[in-house]
Amino acid sequence: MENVRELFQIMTRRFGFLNKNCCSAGGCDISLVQSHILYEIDRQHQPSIQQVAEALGTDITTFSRQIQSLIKMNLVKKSPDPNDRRVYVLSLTTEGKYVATTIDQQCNAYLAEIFSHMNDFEKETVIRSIKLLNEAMSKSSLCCSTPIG
Amino acid sequence: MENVRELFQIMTRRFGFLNKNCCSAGGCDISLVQSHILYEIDRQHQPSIQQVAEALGTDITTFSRQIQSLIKMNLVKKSPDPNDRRVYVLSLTTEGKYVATTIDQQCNAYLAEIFSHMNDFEKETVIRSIKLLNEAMSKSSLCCSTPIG
DNA sequence: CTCTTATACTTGCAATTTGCAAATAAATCG
DNA sequence: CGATTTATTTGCAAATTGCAAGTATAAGAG
Repeated sequence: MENVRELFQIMTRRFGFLNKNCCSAGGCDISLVQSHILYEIDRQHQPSIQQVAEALGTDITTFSRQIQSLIKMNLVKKSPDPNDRRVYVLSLTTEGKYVATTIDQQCNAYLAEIFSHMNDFEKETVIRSIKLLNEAMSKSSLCCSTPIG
Repeated sequence: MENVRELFQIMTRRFGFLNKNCCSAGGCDISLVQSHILYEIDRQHQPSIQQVAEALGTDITTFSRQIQSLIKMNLVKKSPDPNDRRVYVLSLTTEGKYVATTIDQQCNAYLAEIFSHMNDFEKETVIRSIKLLNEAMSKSSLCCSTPIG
């Protein structure tokens, strides 16, 4: 088998660049990390701080401060969980939702451009492959989860 | 088309975790960034500092200091380029080569474990798909290159 | 050849980001 | 109720970052 890691490494690096290129929306520049946070809050349903931190594999203290920044920027809202008063539930503000959506559209536009270099069959194959990969990775609890988790 | 970005985002995040889990070799712990640098120096043939920095999309001043750390750790060697005395050529020390190789093996072992959840056909399809993706991404100069480059 | 410009790399900051240890606050368990 | 666990926040101190400015070499113009 050829060097599979090489293939992954190059691909994820390129996708990382793509993400970095999609970090502003309507005059609002955010960092790559912040973009990931907005994405994850948007994806999960009213997640707690802990949940998002774990999903992204960041230290929770670091994450707590990142959230504080995003709240100051008026992109994220933090509401106390009525069921457990230790917990704060995160959600996007209208502005945050707008930024997240815009970034998502930019990313998807870039991806569409990438796929335009393939025919329909190749494109379908690639998308199906990534789904397969994600399933396989989720089955493998050995790795691919947070470093210390 | 479903949300393709979602698929990519999850996959690359997981692969990022995998990489983070592969950051030590024989008692030598390095950071994720340092692991990427070793990987890239190993991959390129006697690259200059500039070349590696560009490949990884890091600011060159930051990168210069990262290299200094790796030299102190005795993992990287910096030799003046005889053809152009402004340039320093990077290479791995024996120890650096050992660390890079060990990390590479760990990553590939994890990947093999992931692929063990698939049959041979699926596995071949996935690998071929990633190659396709890499080709398509390299054709697309729109994105996927360094943010400011 | 000299002067200007361009290139490769390094250093001086200053801001940001990081994570560990410890603190607070609330839930849960015995 | 007291002890333990869990969720989040703060106090640091270290590491990482990037811009601006510096050094050193190369290349091009006159």
